[in-house]
Amino acid sequence: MKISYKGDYALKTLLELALSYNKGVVSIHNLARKGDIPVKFLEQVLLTLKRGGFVDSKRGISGGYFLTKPPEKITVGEAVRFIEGPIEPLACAVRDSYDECKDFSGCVFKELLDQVYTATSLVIDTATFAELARRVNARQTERRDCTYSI
Amino acid sequence: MKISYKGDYALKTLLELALSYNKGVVSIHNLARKGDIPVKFLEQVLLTLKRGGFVDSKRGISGGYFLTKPPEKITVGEAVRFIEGPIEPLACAVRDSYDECKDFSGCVFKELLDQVYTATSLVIDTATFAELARRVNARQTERRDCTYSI
DNA sequence: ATAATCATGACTAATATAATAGACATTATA
DNA sequence: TATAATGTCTATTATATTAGTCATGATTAT
Repeated sequence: MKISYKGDYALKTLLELALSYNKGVVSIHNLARKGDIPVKFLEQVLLTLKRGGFVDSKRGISGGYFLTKPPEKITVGEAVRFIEGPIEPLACAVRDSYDECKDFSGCVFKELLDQVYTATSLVIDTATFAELARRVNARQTERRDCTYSI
Repeated sequence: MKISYKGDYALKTLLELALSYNKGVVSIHNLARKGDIPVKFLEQVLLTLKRGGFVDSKRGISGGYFLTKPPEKITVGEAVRFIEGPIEPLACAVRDSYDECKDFSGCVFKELLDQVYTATSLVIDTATFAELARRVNARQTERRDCTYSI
């Protein structure tokens, strides 16, 4: 699995919206500023997330984006898979396409990379944005000297 | 982690050489045929592996490639890291560069993706080519109706 | 009305990936 | 020692992906 900028931006944005869940909409502009993301690129990411059913928007002045589901019901895995596509390390190891490949040496690598896939899935499919938001809040009250920039 | 064609070819080739360890050299042509790899591309991969110290070669007629170390001493992780570069899912999560990023939301993702990295490493760094070769041999004696093609 | 906001498609530049082409070097062996 | 089979090396090409930018249109709170 590799996270592209698009995926990184999507994750950051979903987390930001999770932090604002039930507190009204957040404008693209604010999301871009918070995440240090180019506005026009973020527009694309948000439209993708909207088509994926992760977020919805309110148009016009005082419009913005919001999560369609409570953060407890959105996992990092869902988001990553939706944005990045299949996360299997090898194309031929993608689930439900096993029969295709009859290569001996391929098979032993597929076994191995399937273990990688399983271990990865365990981590990202059990992490929800609610939990991530909780951690962020915990840290902010701790008041570490962190600023908001990459 | 994502395995490119180059990485895939490198892994296949190292496994093939592991199967022939202590049985003389294997020519590029044979390696290409066995792995269904474009010959000229495989040349590059082999040169890379040679520069990385994984294989060595004998030139001239009846020349070819061979492993420089016993397959027990070569892990899949070493090979993947050498060919593909850092396998961390996020560039900013690469080990020893933690201090750089002070982004809050980034931090919680880094924690998570570090778990992915650790789980992945556990799998690929403990798998040796000797073990993979053993499995291939075990299957070939089982005589499943597998042919050598992707 | 109008300003702020979301919506969309076309376009571009940079980079990485996957492969191809061709000249050159080495060496077993007939 | 000629030669054919092999490895070595550099350069080039084609394609895909990534990370954006640009221009324009649609919606709506005020």
